[in-house]
Amino acid sequence: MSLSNPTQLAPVTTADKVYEQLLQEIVKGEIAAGSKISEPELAKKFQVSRSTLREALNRLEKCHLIERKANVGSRVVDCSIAGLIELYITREALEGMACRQAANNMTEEEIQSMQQMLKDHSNQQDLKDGISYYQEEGDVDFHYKVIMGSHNQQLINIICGQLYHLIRMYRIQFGMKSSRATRAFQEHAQIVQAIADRDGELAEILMRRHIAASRKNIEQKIAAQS
Amino acid sequence: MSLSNPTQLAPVTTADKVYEQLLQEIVKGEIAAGSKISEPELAKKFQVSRSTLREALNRLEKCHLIERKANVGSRVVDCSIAGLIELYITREALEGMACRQAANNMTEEEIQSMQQMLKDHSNQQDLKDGISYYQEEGDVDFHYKVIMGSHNQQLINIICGQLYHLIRMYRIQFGMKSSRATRAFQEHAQIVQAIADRDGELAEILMRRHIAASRKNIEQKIAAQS
DNA sequence: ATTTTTATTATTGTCGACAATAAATTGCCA
DNA sequence: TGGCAATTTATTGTCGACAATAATAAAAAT
Repeated sequence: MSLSNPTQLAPVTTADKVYEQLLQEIVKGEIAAGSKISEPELAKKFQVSRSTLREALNRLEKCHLIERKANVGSRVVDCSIAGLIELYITREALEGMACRQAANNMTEEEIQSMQQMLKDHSNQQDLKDGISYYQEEGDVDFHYKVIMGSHNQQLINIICGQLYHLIRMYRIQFGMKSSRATRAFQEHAQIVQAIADRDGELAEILMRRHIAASRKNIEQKIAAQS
Repeated sequence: MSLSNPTQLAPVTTADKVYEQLLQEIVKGEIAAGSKISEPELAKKFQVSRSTLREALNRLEKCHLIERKANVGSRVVDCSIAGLIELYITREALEGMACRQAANNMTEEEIQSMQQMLKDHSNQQDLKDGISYYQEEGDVDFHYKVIMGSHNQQLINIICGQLYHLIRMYRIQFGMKSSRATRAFQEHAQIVQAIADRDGELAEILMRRHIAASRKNIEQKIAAQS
């Protein structure tokens, strides 16, 4: 069960495989952000017809990783600071609401599972490599569980289906490793508590603050670089 | 400049035209919600190849109007009450944030234009047919201006590019004509005021209440029907 | 009669080729 | 020599046909 595949569908068709491969390469920057895409070239590279490549490109366009202009071609989206801020603002709105819904709709079992996960992370946090683990997968897992906990298919589709690919792309290409792991962990704990208390209003506020803090952290780090 | 085309791109390719045609037919229910889509049949109907039809289907999938399963086919999404509620909750989150951003980012010219529009609507509201006009286009125009006023491309894409097609579909197929036009108009006026005051926090709260009220109105109306 | 298996049909996925549009190059003229 | 126009080149959009998969119908067996 992965973020890129909330419905848990294994890639079955060849266009699926090409799509997943391209997804990784774009997210990791192996295909440069902002670069033009040559259909014949990529088709040859993957040993597939242009039709199936275009099928894959359509799915990439669906999650806003490439942009197409009629009779001109496709480009990989470019990573701008303004775009990153916009993304986090959108995320704040959507995940905030997802968190509120999670407080209303999660089952007791789901809540317990989330509490258990947090406990596991808390143990790993002492370890040096554990911290890096927490920053990467752990953070993603937590947010993922909250989103799924909303039981709102609309929110789930938008966040997991398109937003998170872009977020991963920015994370990797801007080399963002939050540097506030301990603080973030505490915030996660507060959020879980609010959800367990079925306090949707508070849960939303805390999640929004959590994401806004992350955004501000990035903003000032970037401001310092320039 | 239409909601379905926030980038103001005229349909140029034939797949574009097929897409727009299919979009209308699905939204209006001429192609029944939940029904299976036959690619050969539709291709013959539009006098195009299956390839270009599939291209059009891909765009419909992009705005979540149809769902595809590999090696099985496409279905039009079905309109459930639960789905409608989920949609309004998502809208509350996104348009709420858009409204906050609009208060921060709209130019003075944009704000004046919006105030002028509201004034025009207020005059038309006295007329009998004006009321119906306001309920339809007027409401859409107002929300549209707010969304564009956010100057957040991410929000704009999600709301205008996918959410609003679904909303229109539900509006038409469930026969929703809000029956609270006067009240809604007052709420619009309050929101514009908050934006003009550059009070993002208030603007978001008011927009969220506005949409939540609309949702609750629908919920109780549906509850009364059953 | 019911269920399982097999064969048939229909639908979707993939391919290579052609047509239409945009970009690049070349040639022409002021 | 610089800028504009025509031609060439390359890329995208569209098409029809074939292959692979799933749904359906028919046949056989229990």
